[in-house]
Amino acid sequence: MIKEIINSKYPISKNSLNEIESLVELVDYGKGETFIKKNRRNLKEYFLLEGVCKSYLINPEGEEITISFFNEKSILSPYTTRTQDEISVINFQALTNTKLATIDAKEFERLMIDNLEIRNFGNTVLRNELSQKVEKEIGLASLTAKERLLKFREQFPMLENLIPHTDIASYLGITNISLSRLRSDLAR
Amino acid sequence: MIKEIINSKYPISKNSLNEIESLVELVDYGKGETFIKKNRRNLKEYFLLEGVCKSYLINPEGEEITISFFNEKSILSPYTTRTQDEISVINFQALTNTKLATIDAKEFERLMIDNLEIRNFGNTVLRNELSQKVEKEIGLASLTAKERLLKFREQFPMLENLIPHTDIASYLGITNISLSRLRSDLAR
DNA sequence: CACTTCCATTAACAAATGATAAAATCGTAT
DNA sequence: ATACGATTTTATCATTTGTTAATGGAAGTG
Repeated sequence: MIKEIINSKYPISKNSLNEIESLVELVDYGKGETFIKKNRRNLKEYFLLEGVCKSYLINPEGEEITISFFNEKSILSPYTTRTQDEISVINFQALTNTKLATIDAKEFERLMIDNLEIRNFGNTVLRNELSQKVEKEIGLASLTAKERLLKFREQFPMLENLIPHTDIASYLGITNISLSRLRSDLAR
Repeated sequence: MIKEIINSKYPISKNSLNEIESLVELVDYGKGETFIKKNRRNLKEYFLLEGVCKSYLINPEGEEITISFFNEKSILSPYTTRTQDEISVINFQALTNTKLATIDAKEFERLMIDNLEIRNFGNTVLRNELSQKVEKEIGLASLTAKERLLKFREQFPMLENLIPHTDIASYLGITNISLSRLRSDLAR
């Protein structure tokens, strides 16, 4: 399962794969559980085996802002990009019941240093993280809300019927009322 | 000069600094020059010593979308985050005459592998890149255009009188006409 | 079953932003 | 100084999005 996820990003040899798999631990989280908390210590990398997650922040008005969604069989944002001095700078929540594989981030860093394949894999994940952000940024800056919704549907086909629309609305940068309007608009 | 820039992000020892400085080459680019071109080979890391730059992309409508601005004495987006298979995925342009220090990206990667301080420095730059994107994303998703303009002014105090407003407007996700309205609004 | 709570939808109005066109301003070259 | 071209501002109208409030439905609870 992890093999499948890794190979979908950057294929690596059987050996390298074994190095990673020897470090893996499995964890389950229930629907609604926030398993990476902002301002709390966290030292893990995550593979999302089953279920759906989001990352989010609280804005100055106290509202939850969805930053990203994560589909089944994907990799959550790399440790380096969401952690400062071993303290998380963002929240991750299970939107459904989930199964995750975790690796100690320091041990994975060591693997990246020692093993070129794993390093390339890690850097690919990193770059993908960035380019997704750039793409979302471009969307927010230059698409209408309707276009952003259509793009969201392509990227996360099942989510609209699975999770609260409030989460989707804040991801799209609109109110949930606007989202509802767009939905009925697109339905006819 | 490079010392100053590095230490402002993540202070490192004299030794590590020398390792970096031994690899540096200086380059100048004139106002308007696009010195990293999308779909072109690029293998460098960049320190911006003097002048101002932007990164940008062309959207499907053929319009330039400004992704980020870079102030004097800062570090441009790390190689890994803007490059795939040694080919750039984004453009960088000098908005004024600029002086840059460059390092071969592969050699810098080697330094990161061999030297813990430099690795920490590199990862800090990477994380900063990400968190700036997240912050901008939140801004686009949950602030009004007027609030985004005010934030832009805090972050880039001189830019509004220095570069074409079209560049700023696309960065803020509005038309240049809206930008003009907001300017006159805020002026009274 | 009645009741609550949470979400999603709808309506009506206000505010913000976009599109188009026309005027004003600025910098630069002649 | 003048003229040109590019940029910025202003004006007008259309569209999109936000705000507030009311309504309806689904799921869970006593």
